[in-house]
Parts: sequence; C-alpha cells; structure tokens
Amino acid sequence: MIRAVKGTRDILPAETPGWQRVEDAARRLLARYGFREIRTPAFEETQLFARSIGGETDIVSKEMYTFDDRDGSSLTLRPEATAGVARAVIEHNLAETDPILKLFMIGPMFRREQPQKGRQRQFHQINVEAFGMTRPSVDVEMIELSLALLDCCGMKEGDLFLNSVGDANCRPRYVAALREALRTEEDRLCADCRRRSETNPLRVLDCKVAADQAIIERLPRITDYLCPQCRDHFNEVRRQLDLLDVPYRLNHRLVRGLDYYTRTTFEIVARSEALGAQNSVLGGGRYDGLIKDLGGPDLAGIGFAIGMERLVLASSRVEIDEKRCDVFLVPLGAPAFDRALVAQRDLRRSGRSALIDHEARGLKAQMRKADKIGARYVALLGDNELARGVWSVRDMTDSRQEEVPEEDFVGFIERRFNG
RNA sequence: GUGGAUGUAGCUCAGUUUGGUUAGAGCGCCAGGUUGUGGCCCUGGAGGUCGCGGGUUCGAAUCCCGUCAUCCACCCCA
Repeated sequence: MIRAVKGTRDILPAETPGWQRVEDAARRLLARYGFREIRTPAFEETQLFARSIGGETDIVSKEMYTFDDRDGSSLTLRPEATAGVARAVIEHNLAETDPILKLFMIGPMFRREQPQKGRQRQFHQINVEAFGMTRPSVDVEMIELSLALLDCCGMKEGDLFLNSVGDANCRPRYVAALREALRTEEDRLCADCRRRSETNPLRVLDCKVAADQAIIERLPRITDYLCPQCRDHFNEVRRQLDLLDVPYRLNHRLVRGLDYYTRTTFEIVARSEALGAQNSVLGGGRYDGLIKDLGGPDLAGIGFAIGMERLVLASSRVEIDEKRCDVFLVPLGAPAFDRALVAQRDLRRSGRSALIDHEARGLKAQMRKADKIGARYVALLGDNELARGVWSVRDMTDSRQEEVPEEDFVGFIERRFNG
C-alpha cells in the first residue's frame, strides 16, 4: 500500500472546517490591520535560502529538501516564508509601488526533520510581514497583532516572550563575550552545549538540561550589550506595549534560530498540554538587513509566522455542525428518478444544496442516508405522489410531512428557508 | 542522526505474561424486523496475509532474530 510519506499527513474532510475557520478568521483580522495576501512559489532557487536564513543554521545545513532541476540548477522546497516574500518584494519593486507594504501568506513549508507532536515535514504557516518601517511602533503593532490573531483563531492561553538580539553593530560584540564566558565554564556544561559553544553559542541559551541552568543564568545577557540605538528601540517597544496593555515577559534567552533577525524578537508559547514538547505556536522578529543582503534596497522588515498545525492543536475545539444538505431527494422507481434529477438541478439553481442517493435501493436505506448526512428536508416521490403530481416533503427536525404540488416544489422549499 | 514505546477488522482496542480447534468486542458499514419513511431498540451479514521476512516448535497473533512503519522524546524550530 502506498502511504503518505513520512512527516506528511492528510487533512481529512472532518478536519477541514476547523482549518477554514482559522484561515477565514485570520484573513478578516489581517485585512483590518491593512495586510494584503501574497502567494509565492513553494520552491525557489536554493541560493535564496542559503543567503537569507544563514548557511550555518540547522535549517540550511541539514533540513532542506533540495534537488537538481533538469537543467542542473539547484532548487529547494521552501523551509520558511520570509525569504520568498522578500525575494518577491525585490523582484517586483513592491516597496516603490505600495505606500504601506504589509503582506501575509498562508501555505505549506517543508523541512526534513524527525517528526513528532507538532512537527511535520510538510507543515503550514500563516506568515505576516511588514516592510520599510523602522519605528518601534511597528514592532508593537506586529506583536499586538500576533496576540490578536491567536485569540481570534481560538487560542486563548498563551504567553508572549520578548527579547532584543541587537544588530550588526552590537551582536558580534555580545557573541564574542558569550563565547569567552562559555570557555571558562566549558567543562561543567553538557556535551551538546560544549559543541554549541563553538558552532553557535547563542543556542546554549535555550538548553534544557537541568544541570546547565544555573550556569546559563550567570552568562552575559544580550540586553547588556545593546548599542545605544538598539537599546533605545527596545525600550520604546516596551513602553508602547505597556501603553497598549499588551502583556509580555522578557526572556533574554530568546534567540531565534535564523541568522537574519535583528533587534526585536518575540515568541508565543501555548500553555495547553495538547502541544507536547513543541509548544511554540508563533515566532518572529525584525530583519532590517535582509532585503539589502539579498541585493535589494535598504529596506527594513519585520514579521512573524504562526504554525497552523500547532495552533489547531492548541485551540479550543468547537463543534462545527455540518449541514451538507438542505433537501435530500428520494425517488422510488425510474420515472420518479428522472423527475428528481430535474428537481435537484432546479433546487441547486435556486441556491439550495440538494442531493440524490444515486445508488439507493430501498426507501429505508435512502431515509437512513438522509439522516446521516444531516439533511434538513427529505422530498419523497413515489407512485402515490406521481399519480397526484405532488412531492411529500418531510421536515427531518420535527418529522412533519406535507404534500406540495410539483410545480410549486422549488418555491415551497425557498419559502421554507427564506421565510 | 539518537533514544523509548507501539504495530491485530474502516476506527478504538482486547487476546501476547503461562504457544493449543474456525482470532474477538465496541463503534462504523450493509441488510432484515416495518413489501412507503430516518434517529432508539432487536436480529443477521460482510470485513482480518494478526506490519513484513526468517527462525524455534507437532503447533506461533503469542517465543527468538531481523526489517519496515507510526507515535513520543532529544536536537532544532512555527
């Protein structure tokens, strides 16, 4: 049997209403904040991701689905959205044409990781990006929006963590200081952290090994190394968050795993137990140097991504009553079936959902099917009805049944739904 | 890439410790009870290479070896 490949899964008809609810709510809210939808390709030139995300990151070094096209060029299924959106912004000069460049994208991403709860190789994100705005109030708008989005999508219990990772001026100084401090503690750290001390010292900060925690708490903090500009920016972000009553918690250990982040970084962690170890539902930050690094104008950027699978897991379940059918037509015999086909078309033309059980044998079986499918009305056409030129229309909610002249049948149904 | 758990009917699972006739249950599906009426109830039916391969044995879902898959966790991220 051919199965869905490792780390991918089908979102079945029973689940799609929940996904649509999330997407619809998100689209409505994003429109209120002035965001417009963009849809970029699911694959790009490999170079784009290598240059934007950073060659030393886990994503680029071991998680990308990369393949050679037939002409020999290297392509990669997108592991995240920002790079592609940034590319599109540059390619189409969007910053020149759009006075307020706010974009969002909903779609699948691909990373070759070991699957676990809340982590799949194909997963879906809602990505929100704003370009060309450098002021702290933009950071605050994005953070407030991220909370509002999760809230309107049904996730009530989440903690917002905030940090600043500095910029090209001050972050290298901090990394140097961190590496220095780690050297003196080296022999007391876990094996992973000793390795990280060299490869990517920032990663030591979110180590989960209990024995390392005390040491990590004593390490230098990025916020003590921020340059004056970054410090002022961070302070202003915090002041305005307070102004808008946005609850947040500082987390000096919050360092994003992608190289392009600058200054503000944030993350929302679900309190729900439903998520397992991967409880981060939303993450993002500012990336002021990215567009220029990719060969575009010197354009600031800030964005975040919501993991939709995780959001669905963390959201309160709402029963969505599936109304698949307004009228279920039950013809008995071949002449009646022909009339039912016509009636089905006419009902649909008038805007109602109508179904016929094409395979049905007996009346009882068709009634059962009508009930299972949640039909509001059943319209029966048997020998009695044919002889008198009527439909027997049964209201499935109260089991009341009445006869309706054939020529008024569609009008009768219409009045039932509109009146 | 590493570690742990689990693979039996469409779904959820018993049965595996202590090997023993035709492998069970609930739900779902189909049909009948009601030859023109759904839900509830009753009766019957269909549906399984017991993940796959090999081994031990008179005999394997059950014991042994291998392998694959899924889940959870590490790593890391949304």
